[in-house]
Amino acid sequence: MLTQDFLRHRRREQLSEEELAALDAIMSPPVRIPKRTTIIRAGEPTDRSTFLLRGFMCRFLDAAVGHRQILSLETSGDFVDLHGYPMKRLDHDIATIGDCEVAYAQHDKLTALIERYPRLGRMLWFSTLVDAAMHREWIFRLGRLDAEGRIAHLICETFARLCAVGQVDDDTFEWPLTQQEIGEACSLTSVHVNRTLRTLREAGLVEIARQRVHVLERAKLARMAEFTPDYLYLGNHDRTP
Amino acid sequence: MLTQDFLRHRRREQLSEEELAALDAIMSPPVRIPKRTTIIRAGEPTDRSTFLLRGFMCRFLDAAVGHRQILSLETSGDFVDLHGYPMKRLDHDIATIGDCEVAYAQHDKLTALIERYPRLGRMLWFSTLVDAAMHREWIFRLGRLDAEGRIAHLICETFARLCAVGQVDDDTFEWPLTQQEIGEACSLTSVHVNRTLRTLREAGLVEIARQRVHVLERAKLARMAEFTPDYLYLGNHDRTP
DNA sequence: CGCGATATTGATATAGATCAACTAATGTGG
DNA sequence: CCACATTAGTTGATCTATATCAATATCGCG
Repeated sequence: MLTQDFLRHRRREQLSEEELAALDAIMSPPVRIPKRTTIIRAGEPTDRSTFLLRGFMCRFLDAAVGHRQILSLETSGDFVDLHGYPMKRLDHDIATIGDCEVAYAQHDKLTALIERYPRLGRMLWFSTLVDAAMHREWIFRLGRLDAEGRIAHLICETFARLCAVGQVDDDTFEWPLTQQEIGEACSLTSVHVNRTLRTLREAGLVEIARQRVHVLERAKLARMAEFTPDYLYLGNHDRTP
Repeated sequence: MLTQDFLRHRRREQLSEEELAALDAIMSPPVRIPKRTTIIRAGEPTDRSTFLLRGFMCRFLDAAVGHRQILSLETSGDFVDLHGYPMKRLDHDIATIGDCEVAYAQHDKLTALIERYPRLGRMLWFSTLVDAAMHREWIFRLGRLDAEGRIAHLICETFARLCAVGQVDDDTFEWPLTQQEIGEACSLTSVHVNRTLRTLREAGLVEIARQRVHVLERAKLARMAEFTPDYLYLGNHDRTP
Protein backbone atom coordinates (compact mmCIF):
# COMPACT_ATOMS: atom_id res chain seq x y z
CA MET A 1 0.00 0.00 0.00
CA LEU A 2 1.51 3.27 -1.15
CA THR A 3 0.29 5.35 1.69
CA GLN A 4 1.02 3.03 4.59
CA ASP A 5 3.13 5.75 6.17
CA PHE A 6 0.56 8.41 5.40
CA LEU A 7 1.09 11.16 7.89
CA ARG A 8 2.28 8.55 10.30
CA HIS A 9 4.26 11.16 12.15
CA ARG A 10 1.46 13.65 11.77
CA ARG A 11 -1.40 11.94 13.51
CA ARG A 12 -2.39 10.58 16.83
CA GLU A 13 -4.98 8.10 15.69
CA GLN A 14 -4.83 5.05 13.49
CA LEU A 15 -6.50 5.05 10.11
CA SER A 16 -8.96 2.29 9.26
CA GLU A 17 -8.27 -0.13 6.44
CA GLU A 18 -11.08 1.46 4.50
CA GLU A 19 -9.76 4.98 4.91
CA LEU A 20 -6.26 3.96 3.89
CA ALA A 21 -7.64 2.14 0.85
CA ALA A 22 -9.71 5.16 -0.16
CA LEU A 23 -6.66 7.35 0.14
CA ASP A 24 -4.61 4.93 -1.89
CA ALA A 25 -7.25 4.90 -4.58
CA ILE A 26 -6.93 8.59 -5.36
CA MET A 27 -3.12 8.60 -5.53
CA SER A 28 -1.32 8.58 -8.86
CA PRO A 29 1.18 5.80 -9.55
CA PRO A 30 4.59 6.43 -7.97
CA VAL A 31 6.92 8.81 -9.78
CA ARG A 32 10.70 9.10 -9.34
CA ILE A 33 12.33 12.51 -9.07
CA PRO A 34 16.12 12.89 -9.13
CA LYS A 35 18.02 14.67 -6.40
CA ARG A 36 18.36 18.45 -6.31
CA THR A 37 15.28 19.13 -8.41
CA THR A 38 12.99 22.04 -7.67
CA ILE A 39 9.52 20.59 -8.01
CA ILE A 40 7.32 23.54 -7.10
CA ARG A 41 7.89 27.27 -7.30
CA ALA A 42 6.30 29.98 -5.22
CA GLY A 43 3.28 31.58 -6.81
CA GLU A 44 2.49 28.94 -9.41
CA PRO A 45 -1.13 27.79 -9.22
CA THR A 46 -1.49 24.14 -8.23
CA ASP A 47 -4.25 21.58 -8.69
CA ARG A 48 -2.61 18.60 -7.05
CA SER A 49 -0.59 17.84 -3.94
CA THR A 50 2.54 15.76 -3.61
CA PHE A 51 2.85 12.86 -1.25
CA LEU A 52 6.42 11.89 -0.46
CA LEU A 53 6.87 8.11 -0.52
CA ARG A 54 10.63 7.93 -0.15
CA GLY A 55 13.49 10.40 0.18
CA PHE A 56 14.04 13.90 1.52
CA MET A 57 12.72 17.22 0.28
CA CYS A 58 12.91 20.73 1.61
CA ARG A 59 10.87 23.90 1.47
CA PHE A 60 12.90 27.05 1.08
CA LEU A 61 12.98 30.78 0.39
CA ASP A 62 15.85 32.50 -1.39
CA ALA A 63 17.11 35.88 -0.19
CA ALA A 64 17.84 38.61 -2.70
CA VAL A 65 21.54 37.88 -2.81
CA GLY A 66 22.56 34.28 -2.82
CA HIS A 67 21.56 32.99 0.57
CA ARG A 68 18.89 30.33 0.79
CA GLN A 69 16.79 29.69 3.86
CA ILE A 70 15.48 26.17 4.23
CA LEU A 71 12.12 26.28 6.04
CA SER A 72 11.41 22.62 6.62
CA LEU A 73 12.61 19.14 5.83
CA GLU A 74 10.10 16.68 4.47
CA THR A 75 10.41 12.95 4.94
CA SER A 76 8.55 9.82 3.82
CA GLY A 77 4.90 10.05 4.76
CA ASP A 78 4.66 13.84 4.39
CA PHE A 79 2.20 15.59 2.15
CA VAL A 80 4.77 18.18 1.17
CA ASP A 81 2.45 20.73 -0.38
CA LEU A 82 -0.91 19.88 1.11
CA HIS A 83 -1.36 23.53 2.03
CA GLY A 84 -1.48 24.21 -1.70
CA TYR A 85 -4.91 22.56 -1.63
CA PRO A 86 -6.74 25.24 0.37
CA MET A 87 -4.31 27.99 -0.65
CA LYS A 88 -4.24 27.31 -4.39
CA ARG A 89 -0.63 28.50 -4.64
CA LEU A 90 2.46 28.27 -2.45
CA ASP A 91 4.50 31.05 -0.91
CA HIS A 92 7.81 29.17 -1.20
CA ASP A 93 9.66 26.68 -3.38
CA ILE A 94 10.07 22.95 -2.77
CA ALA A 95 12.98 20.82 -3.95
CA THR A 96 14.24 17.28 -3.58
CA ILE A 97 17.46 16.72 -1.65
CA GLY A 98 18.30 13.11 -2.47
CA ASP A 99 16.45 10.99 -5.04
CA CYS A 100 12.76 10.80 -4.20
CA GLU A 101 9.63 8.88 -5.00
CA VAL A 102 6.27 10.62 -4.86
CA ALA A 103 2.61 10.13 -5.71
CA TYR A 104 0.15 12.88 -6.57
CA ALA A 105 -3.37 13.56 -5.33
CA GLN A 106 -5.57 15.77 -7.51
CA HIS A 107 -7.29 18.44 -5.46
CA ASP A 108 -10.77 17.66 -6.78
CA LYS A 109 -10.32 14.06 -5.71
CA LEU A 110 -9.21 15.22 -2.27
CA THR A 111 -12.40 17.23 -1.98
CA ALA A 112 -14.48 14.17 -2.77
CA LEU A 113 -12.46 12.05 -0.36
CA ILE A 114 -12.93 14.49 2.50
CA GLU A 115 -16.65 14.67 1.90
CA ARG A 116 -16.86 10.90 2.09
CA TYR A 117 -14.47 10.55 5.06
CA PRO A 118 -14.65 13.67 7.24
CA ARG A 119 -12.23 12.12 9.71
CA LEU A 120 -9.58 12.09 6.98
CA GLY A 121 -10.32 15.76 6.40
CA ARG A 122 -9.70 16.57 10.03
CA MET A 123 -6.51 14.55 9.91
CA LEU A 124 -5.32 16.52 6.92
CA TRP A 125 -6.03 19.79 8.70
CA PHE A 126 -4.23 18.43 11.74
CA SER A 127 -1.18 17.54 9.70
CA THR A 128 -0.85 21.11 8.42
CA LEU A 129 -1.04 22.29 12.03
CA VAL A 130 1.89 20.06 12.90
CA ASP A 131 3.75 21.82 10.09
CA ALA A 132 3.00 25.13 11.78
CA ALA A 133 4.20 23.75 15.13
CA MET A 134 7.45 22.63 13.52
CA HIS A 135 7.81 26.09 11.98
CA ARG A 136 7.42 27.62 15.43
CA GLU A 137 10.15 25.39 16.79
CA TRP A 138 12.31 26.31 13.79
CA ILE A 139 11.88 29.97 14.76
CA PHE A 140 12.97 29.12 18.28
CA ARG A 141 15.94 27.19 16.96
CA LEU A 142 17.21 30.11 14.87
CA GLY A 143 16.30 32.76 17.38
CA ARG A 144 17.50 31.30 20.65
CA LEU A 145 20.09 28.58 20.06
CA ASP A 146 23.74 28.87 19.10
CA ALA A 147 25.33 26.89 16.28
CA GLU A 148 25.75 23.71 18.32
CA GLY A 149 22.24 23.90 19.70
CA ARG A 150 20.69 24.53 16.30
CA ILE A 151 22.32 21.56 14.64
CA ALA A 152 21.68 19.34 17.65
CA HIS A 153 18.04 20.42 17.67
CA LEU A 154 17.56 19.73 13.98
CA ILE A 155 19.08 16.29 14.45
CA CYS A 156 16.85 15.54 17.44
CA GLU A 157 13.77 16.54 15.48
CA THR A 158 14.75 14.50 12.45
CA PHE A 159 15.57 11.54 14.66
CA ALA A 160 12.16 11.67 16.33
CA ARG A 161 10.28 12.00 13.05
CA LEU A 162 12.21 9.26 11.30
CA CYS A 163 11.68 6.96 14.27
CA ALA A 164 7.97 7.35 13.71
CA VAL A 165 8.25 5.98 10.17
CA GLY A 166 10.74 3.28 11.08
CA GLN A 167 13.77 4.81 9.40
CA VAL A 168 16.06 4.84 12.40
CA ASP A 169 18.16 1.74 12.89
CA ASP A 170 20.71 1.36 15.62
CA ASP A 171 20.45 5.08 16.41
CA THR A 172 21.46 5.76 12.84
CA PHE A 173 19.58 7.27 9.92
CA GLU A 174 20.22 8.26 6.30
CA TRP A 175 20.49 12.00 5.85
CA PRO A 176 21.52 13.15 2.39
CA LEU A 177 22.20 16.78 3.36
CA THR A 178 25.48 18.47 2.54
CA GLN A 179 27.05 20.71 5.16
CA GLN A 180 26.03 23.61 2.95
CA GLU A 181 22.39 22.50 3.23
CA ILE A 182 22.60 21.98 6.98
CA GLY A 183 23.82 25.57 7.04
CA GLU A 184 20.92 26.73 4.88
CA ALA A 185 18.54 25.14 7.36
CA CYS A 186 20.27 26.47 10.48
CA SER A 187 21.37 29.86 9.11
CA LEU A 188 25.05 29.09 9.35
CA THR A 189 27.84 29.03 6.79
CA SER A 190 29.07 25.65 5.64
CA VAL A 191 32.42 26.47 7.20
CA HIS A 192 30.86 26.98 10.59
CA VAL A 193 28.70 23.89 10.21
CA ASN A 194 31.85 21.92 9.57
CA ARG A 195 33.53 23.20 12.72
CA THR A 196 30.40 22.68 14.78
CA LEU A 197 30.00 19.11 13.59
CA ARG A 198 33.55 18.47 14.67
CA THR A 199 32.79 19.86 18.13
CA LEU A 200 29.75 17.60 18.41
CA ARG A 201 31.77 14.60 17.23
CA GLU A 202 34.62 15.32 19.63
CA ALA A 203 32.10 15.64 22.47
CA GLY A 204 30.95 12.13 21.58
CA LEU A 205 27.36 13.21 20.87
CA VAL A 206 26.77 12.55 17.15
CA GLU A 207 28.70 11.46 14.12
CA ILE A 208 27.69 12.72 10.71
CA ALA A 209 29.51 11.33 7.73
CA ARG A 210 28.72 10.07 4.28
CA GLN A 211 25.03 10.93 4.38
CA ARG A 212 24.43 9.14 7.66
CA VAL A 213 23.81 10.39 11.15
CA HIS A 214 24.73 8.25 14.13
CA VAL A 215 23.38 9.54 17.42
CA LEU A 216 25.61 8.43 20.29
CA GLU A 217 24.24 10.43 23.21
CA ARG A 218 20.61 11.11 22.49
CA ALA A 219 19.73 12.47 25.94
CA LYS A 220 22.72 14.82 26.09
CA LEU A 221 22.03 16.02 22.58
CA ALA A 222 18.41 16.74 23.45
CA ARG A 223 19.46 18.61 26.57
CA MET A 224 21.89 20.90 24.82
CA ALA A 225 19.30 21.56 22.10
CA GLU A 226 16.53 22.21 24.62
CA PHE A 227 14.61 19.64 22.62
CA THR A 228 11.34 18.11 23.78
CA PRO A 229 9.26 16.27 21.19
CA ASP A 230 5.85 17.51 22.40
CA TYR A 231 5.43 19.87 19.47
CA LEU A 232 5.55 16.97 17.03
CA TYR A 233 2.28 15.64 18.47
CA LEU A 234 3.42 12.08 17.93
CA GLY A 235 1.09 9.48 19.31
CA ASN A 236 2.53 6.43 20.99
CA HIS A 237 1.22 4.10 18.32
CA ASP A 238 4.35 4.76 16.34
CA ARG A 239 7.20 2.44 15.71
CA THR A 240 9.51 4.29 18.04
CA PRO A 241 12.39 1.97 18.88
CA MET B 1 -21.29 42.73 15.34
CA LEU B 2 -18.46 41.27 17.38
CA THR B 3 -16.84 39.37 14.63
CA GLN B 4 -17.00 41.91 11.84
CA ASP B 5 -13.24 41.71 11.48
CA PHE B 6 -13.31 37.94 11.71
CA LEU B 7 -10.22 36.74 9.95
CA ARG B 8 -10.48 39.77 7.74
CA HIS B 9 -6.78 39.56 7.06
CA ARG B 10 -6.94 35.81 6.82
CA ARG B 11 -9.35 35.28 4.00
CA ARG B 12 -9.81 36.02 0.38
CA GLU B 13 -13.56 35.79 0.22
CA GLN B 14 -16.32 37.73 1.89
CA LEU B 15 -18.54 36.08 4.45
CA SER B 16 -22.29 36.17 4.02
CA GLU B 17 -24.51 37.97 6.55
CA GLU B 18 -25.84 34.60 7.62
CA GLU B 19 -22.40 33.11 8.20
CA LEU B 20 -21.24 36.11 10.18
CA ALA B 21 -24.39 36.01 12.30
CA ALA B 22 -23.95 32.29 12.97
CA LEU B 23 -20.39 32.92 14.02
CA ASP B 24 -21.45 35.75 16.26
CA ALA B 25 -24.05 33.55 17.88
CA ILE B 26 -21.54 31.06 19.23
CA MET B 27 -19.18 33.69 20.67
CA SER B 28 -19.17 34.49 24.37
CA PRO B 29 -19.75 38.08 25.47
CA PRO B 30 -16.62 40.24 25.22
CA VAL B 31 -14.09 39.92 28.02
CA ARG B 32 -11.34 42.40 28.93
CA ILE B 33 -7.84 41.18 29.70
CA PRO B 34 -5.19 43.52 31.09
CA LYS B 35 -1.82 43.98 29.43
CA ARG B 36 1.03 41.57 29.99
CA THR B 37 -1.14 38.65 31.01
CA THR B 38 -0.32 35.12 29.98
CA ILE B 39 -3.65 33.68 28.91
CA ILE B 40 -2.69 30.20 27.74
CA ARG B 41 0.19 27.96 28.65
CA ALA B 42 1.78 25.23 26.56
CA GLY B 43 0.43 21.77 27.25
CA GLU B 44 -2.77 22.71 29.03
CA PRO B 45 -5.81 21.02 27.50
CA THR B 46 -8.24 23.49 25.92
CA ASP B 47 -11.93 23.30 25.09
CA ARG B 48 -12.39 26.79 23.65
CA SER B 49 -10.59 29.17 21.33
CA THR B 50 -9.95 32.87 21.79
CA PHE B 51 -11.00 35.47 19.27
CA LEU B 52 -9.15 38.76 19.60
CA LEU B 53 -11.52 41.70 19.27
CA ARG B 54 -9.12 44.49 20.16
CA GLY B 55 -5.48 44.79 21.17
CA PHE B 56 -2.24 42.91 20.59
CA MET B 57 -1.19 39.48 21.78
CA CYS B 58 1.84 37.32 21.10
CA ARG B 59 2.69 33.66 21.00
CA PHE B 60 6.05 32.79 22.51
CA LEU B 61 8.45 30.11 23.70
CA ASP B 62 10.89 30.63 26.56
CA ALA B 63 14.42 29.30 26.36
CA ALA B 64 15.93 27.52 29.33
CA VAL B 65 17.73 30.60 30.57
CA GLY B 66 15.89 33.84 30.40
CA HIS B 67 15.50 34.55 26.73
CA ARG B 68 12.04 34.60 25.26
CA GLN B 69 11.29 34.03 21.59
CA ILE B 70 8.13 35.65 20.30
CA LEU B 71 6.68 33.50 17.50
CA SER B 72 3.87 35.67 16.21
CA LEU B 73 1.95 38.85 16.83
CA GLU B 74 -1.82 38.63 16.92
CA THR B 75 -4.05 41.55 16.05
CA SER B 76 -7.79 42.29 16.03
CA GLY B 77 -9.62 39.73 13.96
CA ASP B 78 -7.27 36.84 14.76
CA PHE B 79 -8.37 33.57 16.27
CA VAL B 80 -5.26 33.40 18.41
CA ASP B 81 -5.48 29.76 19.45
CA LEU B 82 -7.70 28.25 16.82
CA HIS B 83 -5.13 25.50 16.33
CA GLY B 84 -5.99 24.39 19.86
CA TYR B 85 -9.28 23.18 18.41
CA PRO B 86 -7.93 20.32 16.30
CA MET B 87 -4.80 19.92 18.46
CA LYS B 88 -6.49 19.90 21.88
CA ARG B 89 -3.45 21.54 23.48
CA LEU B 90 -0.91 24.16 22.45
CA ASP B 91 2.83 23.84 22.10
CA HIS B 92 3.53 27.42 23.21
CA ASP B 93 2.23 30.16 25.51
CA ILE B 94 0.10 33.15 24.55
CA ALA B 95 0.07 36.52 26.32
CA THR B 96 -1.47 39.93 25.89
CA ILE B 97 0.82 42.84 25.09
CA GLY B 98 -1.43 45.85 25.64
CA ASP B 99 -4.93 45.69 27.12
CA CYS B 100 -7.12 43.38 25.07
CA GLU B 101 -10.72 42.45 24.50
CA VAL B 102 -11.59 38.90 23.47
CA ALA B 103 -14.53 36.58 22.96
CA TYR B 104 -14.46 32.81 23.32
CA ALA B 105 -15.81 30.06 21.10
CA GLN B 106 -16.41 26.66 22.70
CA HIS B 107 -14.97 23.88 20.60
CA ASP B 108 -18.13 21.81 20.57
CA LYS B 109 -20.00 24.81 19.19
CA LEU B 110 -17.34 25.26 16.53
CA THR B 111 -17.87 21.66 15.49
CA ALA B 112 -21.59 22.26 15.08
CA LEU B 113 -20.97 25.51 13.21
CA ILE B 114 -18.60 23.88 10.74
CA GLU B 115 -21.05 21.06 10.08
CA ARG B 116 -23.75 23.59 9.28
CA TYR B 117 -21.48 25.96 7.28
CA PRO B 118 -18.70 23.93 5.63
CA ARG B 119 -17.39 27.06 3.92
CA LEU B 120 -16.64 28.53 7.35
CA GLY B 121 -14.76 25.36 8.17
CA ARG B 122 -12.60 25.74 5.11
CA MET B 123 -12.00 29.37 5.99
CA LEU B 124 -10.87 28.38 9.46
CA TRP B 125 -8.45 25.84 8.01
CA PHE B 126 -7.25 28.47 5.59
CA SER B 127 -6.59 30.93 8.39
CA THR B 128 -4.34 28.47 10.20
CA LEU B 129 -2.43 28.02 6.94
CA VAL B 130 -1.83 31.76 6.80
CA ASP B 131 -0.36 31.41 10.28
CA ALA B 132 2.02 28.80 8.93
CA ALA B 133 2.95 31.08 6.03
CA MET B 134 3.71 33.90 8.46
CA HIS B 135 5.81 31.50 10.50
CA ARG B 136 7.80 30.66 7.38
CA GLU B 137 8.44 34.30 6.72
CA TRP B 138 9.43 34.73 10.36
CA ILE B 139 12.05 31.99 9.83
CA PHE B 140 13.33 33.85 6.80
CA ARG B 141 13.43 37.09 8.77
CA LEU B 142 15.56 35.61 11.56
CA GLY B 143 17.66 33.48 9.29
CA ARG B 144 18.52 35.79 6.44
CA LEU B 145 18.07 39.42 7.47
CA ASP B 146 20.26 41.63 9.64
CA ALA B 147 18.94 43.72 12.52
CA GLU B 148 17.68 46.56 10.30
CA GLY B 149 16.06 44.18 7.86
CA ARG B 150 14.37 42.16 10.60
CA ILE B 151 12.78 45.15 12.26
CA ALA B 152 11.84 46.70 8.93
CA HIS B 153 10.29 43.41 7.83
CA LEU B 154 8.26 43.04 11.01
CA ILE B 155 6.98 46.58 10.60
CA CYS B 156 6.06 45.99 6.95
CA GLU B 157 4.13 42.86 7.89
CA THR B 158 2.32 44.55 10.75
CA PHE B 159 1.53 47.52 8.55
CA ALA B 160 0.01 45.30 5.85
CA ARG B 161 -2.06 43.30 8.32
CA LEU B 162 -3.34 46.32 10.21
CA CYS B 163 -4.26 48.00 6.94
CA ALA B 164 -6.55 45.07 6.26
CA VAL B 165 -8.50 45.72 9.46
CA GLY B 166 -8.49 49.48 9.08
CA GLN B 167 -6.08 50.27 11.86
CA VAL B 168 -3.59 52.28 9.85
CA ASP B 169 -4.23 55.98 9.67
CA ASP B 170 -1.96 58.40 7.93
CA ASP B 171 0.73 55.71 7.63
CA THR B 172 0.64 55.43 11.41
CA PHE B 173 -0.50 52.63 13.69
CA GLU B 174 -0.62 51.87 17.42
CA TRP B 175 2.01 49.36 18.45
CA PRO B 176 2.28 48.77 22.19
CA LEU B 177 5.56 46.82 22.03
CA THR B 178 8.54 47.80 24.13
CA GLN B 179 11.98 47.68 22.55
CA GLN B 180 12.58 44.64 24.68
CA GLU B 181 9.62 42.92 23.03
CA ILE B 182 10.66 43.95 19.54
CA GLY B 183 13.95 42.29 20.42
CA GLU B 184 12.18 39.14 21.61
CA ALA B 185 10.41 38.97 18.27
CA CYS B 186 13.49 39.68 16.15
CA SER B 187 16.07 37.85 18.29
CA LEU B 188 17.96 40.99 19.19
CA THR B 189 18.82 42.61 22.51
CA SER B 190 16.85 45.67 23.50
CA VAL B 191 20.08 47.66 23.32
CA HIS B 192 20.60 46.69 19.73
CA VAL B 193 16.95 47.32 18.89
CA ASN B 194 17.37 50.81 20.27
CA ARG B 195 20.40 51.52 18.09
CA THR B 196 18.74 50.00 15.04
CA LEU B 197 15.60 52.07 15.49
CA ARG B 198 17.78 55.14 15.60
CA THR B 199 19.42 54.13 12.32
CA LEU B 200 16.02 53.64 10.71
CA ARG B 201 14.81 56.98 12.07
CA GLU B 202 17.95 58.80 10.89
CA ALA B 203 17.53 57.25 7.46
CA GLY B 204 14.05 58.78 7.39
CA LEU B 205 12.27 55.43 6.98
CA VAL B 206 10.19 54.94 10.15
CA GLU B 207 9.65 56.61 13.46
CA ILE B 208 8.72 54.54 16.49
CA ALA B 209 7.89 56.35 19.66
CA ARG B 210 5.35 56.19 22.42
CA GLN B 211 3.62 53.05 21.22
CA ARG B 212 3.12 54.36 17.71
CA VAL B 213 4.79 53.54 14.42
CA HIS B 214 4.88 56.12 11.66
CA VAL B 215 6.04 54.75 8.32
CA LEU B 216 7.64 57.50 6.24
CA GLU B 217 9.14 55.56 3.35
CA ARG B 218 7.09 52.43 2.89
CA ALA B 219 8.62 51.38 -0.41
CA LYS B 220 12.21 51.81 0.78
CA LEU B 221 11.41 49.98 3.99
CA ALA B 222 9.92 47.08 2.05
CA ARG B 223 12.93 46.95 -0.22
CA MET B 224 15.47 46.77 2.56
CA ALA B 225 13.37 44.12 4.31
CA GLU B 226 12.91 42.10 1.11
CA PHE B 227 9.24 42.27 1.97
CA THR B 228 6.49 41.25 -0.43
CA PRO B 229 3.02 40.73 1.00
CA ASP B 230 2.13 37.66 -1.09
CA TYR B 231 2.51 35.28 1.82
CA LEU B 232 -0.25 37.07 3.73
CA TYR B 233 -2.77 35.94 1.10
CA LEU B 234 -4.70 39.18 1.48
CA GLY B 235 -7.51 39.59 -0.96
CA ASN B 236 -8.14 43.02 -2.45
CA HIS B 237 -11.50 43.38 -0.75
CA ASP B 238 -9.74 44.79 2.27
CA ARG B 239 -9.75 48.33 3.52
CA THR B 240 -6.22 48.97 2.38
CA PRO B 241 -5.74 52.74 2.30
C1' DC C 1 41.94 7.80 -12.97
C1' DG C 2 40.77 12.40 -13.01
C1' DC C 3 37.59 16.17 -12.23
C1' DG C 4 33.97 18.72 -9.93
C1' DA C 5 31.69 18.82 -5.63
C1' DT C 6 32.27 18.58 -0.74
C1' DA C 7 34.78 18.86 3.36
C1' DT C 8 38.54 20.72 6.22
C1' DT C 9 41.60 24.03 8.26
C1' DG C 10 43.64 28.67 9.20
C1' DA C 11 43.64 33.82 9.53
C1' DT C 12 41.05 37.84 9.92
C1' DA C 13 36.86 40.82 10.15
C1' DT C 14 32.34 42.25 12.04
C1' DA C 15 27.50 42.38 13.62
C1' DG C 16 25.49 42.11 17.53
C1' DA C 17 25.92 40.72 22.66
C1' DT C 18 27.14 42.04 27.11
C1' DC C 19 28.10 45.06 30.90
C1' DA C 20 27.47 49.42 32.93
C1' DA C 21 25.85 53.91 33.68
C1' DC C 22 22.54 57.34 33.04
C1' DT C 23 18.10 59.71 31.44
C1' DA C 24 13.29 59.97 30.30
C1' DA C 25 8.78 58.41 30.75
C1' DT C 26 5.01 56.36 33.14
C1' DG C 27 2.49 55.13 36.99
C1' DT C 28 0.95 55.24 42.05
C1' DG C 29 -0.30 56.28 46.59
C1' DG C 30 -0.76 60.02 49.80
C1' DC D 1 -1.46 66.92 41.82
C1' DC D 2 2.86 66.17 43.47
C1' DA D 3 6.86 63.04 44.99
C1' DC D 4 8.76 59.15 44.46
C1' DA D 5 9.26 54.42 42.43
C1' DT D 6 9.35 51.65 38.59
C1' DT D 7 9.84 50.72 33.92
C1' DA D 8 11.54 51.89 29.43
C1' DG D 9 14.82 54.07 26.58
C1' DT D 10 19.63 55.86 25.50
C1' DT D 11 24.59 55.87 25.09
C1' DG D 12 29.43 54.14 25.56
C1' DA D 13 33.11 50.50 26.02
C1' DT D 14 34.36 45.99 25.36
C1' DC D 15 33.81 41.14 24.04
C1' DT D 16 32.53 37.05 21.23
C1' DA D 17 30.24 33.96 18.03
C1' DT D 18 30.03 33.51 13.58
C1' DA D 19 31.05 35.36 8.83
C1' DT D 20 34.32 35.93 5.36
C1' DC D 21 38.29 34.97 2.62
C1' DA D 22 41.63 31.73 1.15
C1' DA D 23 44.00 27.53 0.54
C1' DT D 24 44.18 22.55 0.60
C1' DA D 25 42.38 17.85 1.11
C1' DT D 26 39.14 14.32 0.21
C1' DC D 27 35.21 12.13 -1.79
C1' DG D 28 32.29 10.18 -5.30
C1' DC D 29 31.19 9.65 -9.74
C1' DG D 30 31.66 8.99 -14.96
